[in-house]
Amino acid sequence: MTIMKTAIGKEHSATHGCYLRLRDMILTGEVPPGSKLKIEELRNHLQSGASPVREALSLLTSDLLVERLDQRGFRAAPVNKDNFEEILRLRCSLEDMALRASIENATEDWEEALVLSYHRMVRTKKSDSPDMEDAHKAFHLALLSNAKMPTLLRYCNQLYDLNIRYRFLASEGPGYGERSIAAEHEGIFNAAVDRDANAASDALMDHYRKTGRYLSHLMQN
Amino acid sequence: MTIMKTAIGKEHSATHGCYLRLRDMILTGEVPPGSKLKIEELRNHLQSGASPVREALSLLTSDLLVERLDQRGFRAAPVNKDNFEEILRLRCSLEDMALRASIENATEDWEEALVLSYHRMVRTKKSDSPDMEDAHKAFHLALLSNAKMPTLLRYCNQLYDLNIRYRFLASEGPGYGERSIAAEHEGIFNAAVDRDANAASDALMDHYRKTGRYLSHLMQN
DNA sequence: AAGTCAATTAATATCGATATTTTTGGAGGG
DNA sequence: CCCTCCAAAAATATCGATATTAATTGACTT
Repeated sequence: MTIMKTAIGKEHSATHGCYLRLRDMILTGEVPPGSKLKIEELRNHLQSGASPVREALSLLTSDLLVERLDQRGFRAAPVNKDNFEEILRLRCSLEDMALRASIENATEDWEEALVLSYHRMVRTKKSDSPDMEDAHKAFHLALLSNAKMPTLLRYCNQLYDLNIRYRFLASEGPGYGERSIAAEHEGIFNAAVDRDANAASDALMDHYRKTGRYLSHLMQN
Repeated sequence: MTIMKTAIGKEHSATHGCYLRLRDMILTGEVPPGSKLKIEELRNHLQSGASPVREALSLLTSDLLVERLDQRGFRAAPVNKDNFEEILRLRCSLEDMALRASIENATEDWEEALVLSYHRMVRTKKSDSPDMEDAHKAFHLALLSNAKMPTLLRYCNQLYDLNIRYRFLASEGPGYGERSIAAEHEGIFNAAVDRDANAASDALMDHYRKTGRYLSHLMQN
């Protein structure tokens, strides 16, 4: 199972292929949190040598999706409610900063890219396909992309992925829960296009906190 | 040249040894920003195989100290004023959050650890040794360590290191410039021990911004 | 003289094999 | 019956060698 269409296919290096594939396996829960990631098994499963697998795992360590245990190999990062709530909190704080910076630098090019990404998300929403994950992520990142703060965007990206993982784990699939998020997205979108930073930020924070409460509710601990 | 005492010596895996050594080389500027990191050279210089070197470089990629170029190997991350200013801004924002959370959770244990780290820093300040770098970093992290937000602390750690690098590059050495930072540190320390979050945060932000202005001034672009 | 293409050189990415280390399982002693 | 310690098994970490890919050089054409 792959959650994103772009994640598989025509990448050049074996390392990068392993990276994408492994990332996908961890985000979707195909590899359970905390479970050991044995090189030999992965080598087999990914049809690749040990070096690319190890390198991919090293890269995933920086994404906080894999942990390295001294001389005892790798394992999928564990999950817990505290971690989830920290991620939610960080997302709110960092994306608030990024969104405000993005709107501050608003240009027509950015606005048009935003319109496009919003349109694509709305169009693919009906289908629970990997496309939807791609489109949803693209929209959220388009909102922030104009901040001209590459490091901040990198963090937002990472946190977004960490959050996806909880969404998958909590719902046993790519669903977003019962409530309609379409209206929330529309609110964020309109405020951003209007270049109303306060309204956009409020809408975005509200969106995250609602999703957060919903997922938090589904977690035992 | 090694900037931190703890950074070299008795680590088990070759990978970790390479990681620490390479990190040190990049932070101190022994390896210039943007320069190519050739496996064969490093393999020689670090007395190690290619695998540990590659893995260490992969890990440093996550620390934003190394960049991976598609099929063209690795290079030390480039530097520029924009990046420096982004890091400064992120540090202010993230450390403000961490410091307030840390003070909010204040306990006697934390307070005592803070007192100790402050004392050690003051004691070693006179010497421009690697010990000073260690002690300075330990103090700053002790301030934040009680936040109970591991991911946030990780980011603060990363940003701290990225900032060290600019300090080294700008001053051609580990110096902190002319102005006395002792008073600033004392102010931060006292406010934190008094559990006055606003005063502590103000003092810390002021400290960073002053250091930032000083370094920014030394940079051409 | 400048640009382009091809052959050479150099460097990366990857594989297969090996040495080290950790984990496991069981025998012997308390 | 449980705990400890040692041997066997498994897994990791690392090395050396090779195939693949990018960079370079120099001759050739325009």
